Amino acid sequence: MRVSRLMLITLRDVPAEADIISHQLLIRGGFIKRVTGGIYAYMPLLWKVLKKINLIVEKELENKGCLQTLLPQLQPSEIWKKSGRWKSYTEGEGIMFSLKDRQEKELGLGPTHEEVITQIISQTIHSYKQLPINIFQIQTKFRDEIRPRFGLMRSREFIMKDAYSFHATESDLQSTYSEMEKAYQNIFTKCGLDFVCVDADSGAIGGAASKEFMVTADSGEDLILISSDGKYGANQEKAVSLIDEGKLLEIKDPKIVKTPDQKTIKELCNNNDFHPSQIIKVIAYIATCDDNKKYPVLVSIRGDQDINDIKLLNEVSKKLKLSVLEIRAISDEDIQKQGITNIPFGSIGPDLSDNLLSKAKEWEKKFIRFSDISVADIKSFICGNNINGEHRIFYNWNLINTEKSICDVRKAKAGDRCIHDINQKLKECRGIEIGHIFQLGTKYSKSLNATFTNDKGLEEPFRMGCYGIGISRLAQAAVEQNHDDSGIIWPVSIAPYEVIIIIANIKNSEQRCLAEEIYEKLIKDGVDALLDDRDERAGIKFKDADLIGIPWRIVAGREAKSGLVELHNRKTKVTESLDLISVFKKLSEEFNTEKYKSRPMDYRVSDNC
RNA sequence: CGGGGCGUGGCGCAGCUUGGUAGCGCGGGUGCUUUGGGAGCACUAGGUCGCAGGUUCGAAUCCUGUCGCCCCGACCA
Repeated sequence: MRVSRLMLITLRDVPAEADIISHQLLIRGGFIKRVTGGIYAYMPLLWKVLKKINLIVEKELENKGCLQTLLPQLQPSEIWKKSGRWKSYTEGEGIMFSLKDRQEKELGLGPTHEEVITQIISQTIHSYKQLPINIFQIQTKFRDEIRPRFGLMRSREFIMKDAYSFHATESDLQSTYSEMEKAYQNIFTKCGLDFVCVDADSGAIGGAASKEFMVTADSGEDLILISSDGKYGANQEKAVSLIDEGKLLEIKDPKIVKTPDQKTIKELCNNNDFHPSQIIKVIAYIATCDDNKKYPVLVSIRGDQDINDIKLLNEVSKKLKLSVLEIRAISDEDIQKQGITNIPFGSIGPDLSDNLLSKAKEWEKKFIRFSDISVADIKSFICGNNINGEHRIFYNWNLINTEKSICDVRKAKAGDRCIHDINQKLKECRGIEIGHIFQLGTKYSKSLNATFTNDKGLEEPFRMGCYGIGISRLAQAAVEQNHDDSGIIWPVSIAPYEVIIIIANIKNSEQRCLAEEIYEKLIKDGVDALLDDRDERAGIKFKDADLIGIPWRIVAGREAKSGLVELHNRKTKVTESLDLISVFKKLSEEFNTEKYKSRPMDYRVSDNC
């Protein structure tokens, strides 16, 4: 391609709409153009990048026996009603765009395709002999994000690769799940990204196991915890860790201490020479479930630790066998609304009486009680006495008459010891989620009544997995991770072009001829080359080449008359003056290294074999 | 939805406090000079000042409403 025909419009000023560097660079380089809030046009340069990512993805998935398809974006409401997601996805803070056609039929614009694919598979696959099936598409997805931001990172229309697998057995699902994990490792490695694979909460989509692939970047929206040896990684929502013993409280005769106006752990410690780890902190939550009821929840945890709301939500959901829509700490305002006034905030103990809830207007009248593992085995502790301004000291669980229900609801944090090796500590970093794999189990097949006949002749629901990659987000994440003051530095495998040849002065025929010769040869050799043939000053061409991040630059300039050109590496900034033979030799060596193997071009070659 | 900010040529911004009919830089066009890191000079085109009301002799500027965008939070297969 010639730059004179590339529609290359670069901006010198940082656009006001963009906040993070990758978003700014994509706009300045002319890769994306905003059409309206959270909706972007992928301009020709970015489309080339996206196609290269797609090729890498398609090839790796094909290697795993995955079939490619293209499913409709407009979907009937019925299947979403069957799976039970229509209401929560379209009402309130739901993310699905929905509409009615002229027949008043309700339709949704697909944010994901579990329903559609499950219906199709259930209509076409009937026997265990036809399983497993692993099928994927690369499609535009729609989500009415509450707050779109950061360009392609969180947009309302975006490109995603989503795959769905169907199995006769749990173990077959698990084997595909781990094959997909490997495929994802290959894909992201080939895209030239620095990433980690971490344990994740499966969230609203449901299911058992789930892992996220995160591109590490300070601007990432997720907090992840990783062990120093790299063997353990998890989203903070899911992370587990070991905590230290804390400062043990001696065992003495239990007694009650007056603690007037001491409501926080800090105030208690400052006034009484306690250590936070000696105190059992009890927090009251209110959980709203999909049966439209509100359940009060009481959680006990060691005073120096924090509660992980996601873990808590999952525990409540498990215990009630209901889906929890929202969970949050009870506020003064809440209890006033309920007409309850006597909850002794600051002095609550694990055995706070259910009687306090008897007057509640909307809430259930009984606390659901949990105790975090951190308090399970404390032999002597301090806790609230359920009366304002009073705490109990030197107490133990035998003296507290209540249900314990031990579970892990503690928020793991940087500095905690790791569960796989107590000598390793967790450190935290931020990540951009570019891939997520799930073992769904039978959640969708059951609700959509998708069954097959097993080898005993009995009908049973499919075991399902689903696997996503945010293609357009990945492209931006690559920029977030690969740039310098001058612009983008694309990894070779996904760069819009691999080499740019600059004619320093278009009016100089020696330079022009030399550049044309190189360009033709590279194109013939299958290199994705760009020729900057514009009648512009050399400086402009250099700036543009740096900004749009082409990995290699060849300049036909001053030394053209002696047959020499300049070869420059965008990333290392190394520049060499070489004759044509040496340039081709050097480039082919470079492209034959590992980097070359990940070039999409290479896939086309191997396809023909 | 809560909090904050902003809407003025294609892009980045000033002007608004104190009303008098719009300006700067970049970008575009033409010409001359320049020619390896976003050139110089001259000329030139391009704006119902987001939109709708209101106040006023007169509104980009003041008032009311409305729409849109950006940031923080809640939320997030």
